[in-house]
Amino acid sequence: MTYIEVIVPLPLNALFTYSVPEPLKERIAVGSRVIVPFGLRKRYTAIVVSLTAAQPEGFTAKPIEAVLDDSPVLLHPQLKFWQWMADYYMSAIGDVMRAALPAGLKVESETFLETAPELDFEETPLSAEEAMVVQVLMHNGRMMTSELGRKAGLGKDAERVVSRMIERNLLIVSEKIVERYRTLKETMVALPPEAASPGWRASAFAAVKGAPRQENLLLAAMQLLNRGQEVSKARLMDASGCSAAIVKILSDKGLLHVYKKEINRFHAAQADPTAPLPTLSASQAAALDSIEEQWHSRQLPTVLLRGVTSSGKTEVYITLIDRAMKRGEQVLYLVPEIALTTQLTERLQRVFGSKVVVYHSKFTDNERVDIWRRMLTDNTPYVVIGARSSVFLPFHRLGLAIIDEEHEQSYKQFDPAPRYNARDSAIMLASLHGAKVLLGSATPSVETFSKALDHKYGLAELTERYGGVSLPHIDVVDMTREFKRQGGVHQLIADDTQEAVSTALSAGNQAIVFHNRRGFAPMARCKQCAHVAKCADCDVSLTYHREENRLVCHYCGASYPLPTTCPVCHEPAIEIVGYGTERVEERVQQTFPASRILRMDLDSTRNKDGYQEIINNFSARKSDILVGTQMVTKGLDFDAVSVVAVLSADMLIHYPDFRSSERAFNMLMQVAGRAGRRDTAGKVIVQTSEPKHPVITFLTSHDYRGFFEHELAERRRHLYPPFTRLIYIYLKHQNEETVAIAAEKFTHKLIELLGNRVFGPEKPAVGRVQQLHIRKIMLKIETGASMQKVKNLLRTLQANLLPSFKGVTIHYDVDPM
DNA sequence: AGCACGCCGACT
DNA sequence: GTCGGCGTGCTC
Repeated sequence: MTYIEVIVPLPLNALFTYSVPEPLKERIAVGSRVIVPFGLRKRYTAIVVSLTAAQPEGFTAKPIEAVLDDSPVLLHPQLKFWQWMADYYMSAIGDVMRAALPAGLKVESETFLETAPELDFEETPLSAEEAMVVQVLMHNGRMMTSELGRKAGLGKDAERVVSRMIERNLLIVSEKIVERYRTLKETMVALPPEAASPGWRASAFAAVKGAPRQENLLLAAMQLLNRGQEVSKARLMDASGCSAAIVKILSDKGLLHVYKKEINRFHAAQADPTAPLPTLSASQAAALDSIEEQWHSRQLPTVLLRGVTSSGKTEVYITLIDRAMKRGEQVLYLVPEIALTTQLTERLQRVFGSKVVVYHSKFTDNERVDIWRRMLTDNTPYVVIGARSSVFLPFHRLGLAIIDEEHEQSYKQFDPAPRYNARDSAIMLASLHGAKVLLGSATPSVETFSKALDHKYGLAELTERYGGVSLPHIDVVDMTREFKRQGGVHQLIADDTQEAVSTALSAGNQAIVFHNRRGFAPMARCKQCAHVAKCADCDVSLTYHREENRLVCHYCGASYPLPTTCPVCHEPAIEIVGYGTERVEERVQQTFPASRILRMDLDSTRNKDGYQEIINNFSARKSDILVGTQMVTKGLDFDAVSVVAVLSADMLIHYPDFRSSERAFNMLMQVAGRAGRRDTAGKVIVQTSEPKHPVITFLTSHDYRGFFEHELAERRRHLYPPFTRLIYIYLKHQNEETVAIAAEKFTHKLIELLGNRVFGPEKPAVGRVQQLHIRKIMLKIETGASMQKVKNLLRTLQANLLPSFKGVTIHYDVDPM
């Protein structure tokens, strides 16, 4: 008998053993998908991890039900990569599987109800509700409980009524495997086979005589199609300017052959490359040589390219991608945000044509499956440009991984598990493939840059802006002084800022106003009793969104109507406090009444093309001022922007987190980089009440190195990365006291084992999310100590201690950001 | 994560 | 007395 160990897509940290019925045996391999029964009724798609002949002890293995593929859906070394990730980030291997495989590759069973077939319902006494259920089921066939409940008008009693009926054998439960993936069919048009015969054309035109639209369509079809060729109906309609009705007429007349064809959703850019490889400047060429020399001669597989904003890192990337592909290798090009991909994708497609594959979370699941499948079968060189999750794609032979903006926080997944960092994971993936890694950033993370200085990573630098554009001038407005000067009145937009924007606008340029908080106002407060509106499920104050006129929780997304009177003191004294982008937009409009304003934040870019639309409109200069959150800082090039205003740097600096300085500095450097492109040196205005803060002083002198040294000293003093590695331990429970006691106990035990490496427990800034109270314990493990030992210790402790705190859940955040 | 089993309070 | 609430433990 053959047995297999499989991964099940559940948050379970174990493999499960199944037996393989003889006929299925030969189709099984490591990395195949199989359908397994799990528990009393569920079935899941599982991934085969190993095959063995040894019968398991202690339980009887169930047989698998089906093998889904003739060849594995995972390629070496993906399973190893999954296992590394589960181990390193202390998450269940099942969670890794869930994150890695597109949903369309994970079939799952759903529970259906039907009436018992042998039963004569005329003879069976039924309550009114039961009779309704039977009638609905007889009429519509089998369905899920929820649907049945709805159709039978049972409301929340559905579960109860149904389970009674199941017990009495009136209903039977069946499981149906649900395949999520749907192939896409496209309507195609070709000329009919008889079009080959002489004289067909003439007779065809005769058949449409007197019908100009039909004639147009026929003509277009003939121009587009030679014999045996096909074109999509959409494209034909587009080319001819005819509607579907005309296509139908010609099809009915037998002049066009119209049919459906299954297509892979993966739309490779059809076009061949139109642009040559970039010509490198002297400094770019030098950086490129240096990178390759460090990879090959100095045996440093990971190299950091530090290049100031607009120093032309992309040209270096493109050249390296080209070289890798010419060696027959595949390339992974990671970018932090989908938002960044459009401009970049177009640029890469101009050089590499259809050899560019794009993958990110805004794709539908079917599209992702198509890409996955194509990658399984295609082992030719191509470059995948994608966000975080593209580290999971099945590469045949990865030769190069480029991680652009490597310092970006969005590479780290926070929720749900696995809480992985795509940058570090890509480095591991590359090493499993024996591939090279290039990290790129204008402001490398402190961890990465210190590794480069320690010669763990290679280092190459681009210190001049491409084409000699000078760095923007950065002005600081001291808001404390302004406050006094204005006689104790807080201004959102200081006079200097206003003037700079005015100057830019009257010179025909554009301006960006950066404010890192969305919504209209971050707080709704009672003037009378100072009561602040909070989320019912989370420990945060609610943000007022004026467009919907509602209060919204930015943690769980819940929304509430704006109360007219205070719920505590019942006075009609609710006021809206503070500024979000919506309110900033309003204020900017008041300040510059003649200007056209666009706003870009999570709310204004929610629909599919929202983001692109705003970018397009702003670059086409259909608007003068762009107000936005950090979204506006990401790698966008606007030629006419001469001023960038940061309304509150304080908000960035005072985030309660050891990384706040670094984050603030990076973000401000990036915003500053938006100002002044080709011919003009731009201007940046930073409003802050702490002009002497190191983040601000190093920013004004564009001094990354200085900031790095300063920050590194801070990190050394407070034992933060890169001098330690962090693990956050989160405990959660509905009851605050329970979680507090559990956290105390955990911390106590940890201190016994790890001494002064343990900090906490503390109630996090947001102490309750979605009805669960949270406690956080921090571990600082000195660099060089065995993380493996610490993790094993944590696992043992969890196994020994957690069962005594019923209902308390625990999760870990390794290398938090 | 489901899902079934099992042990205590509000009703016929 | 029963129903059904949710806490507890298992899934090859």
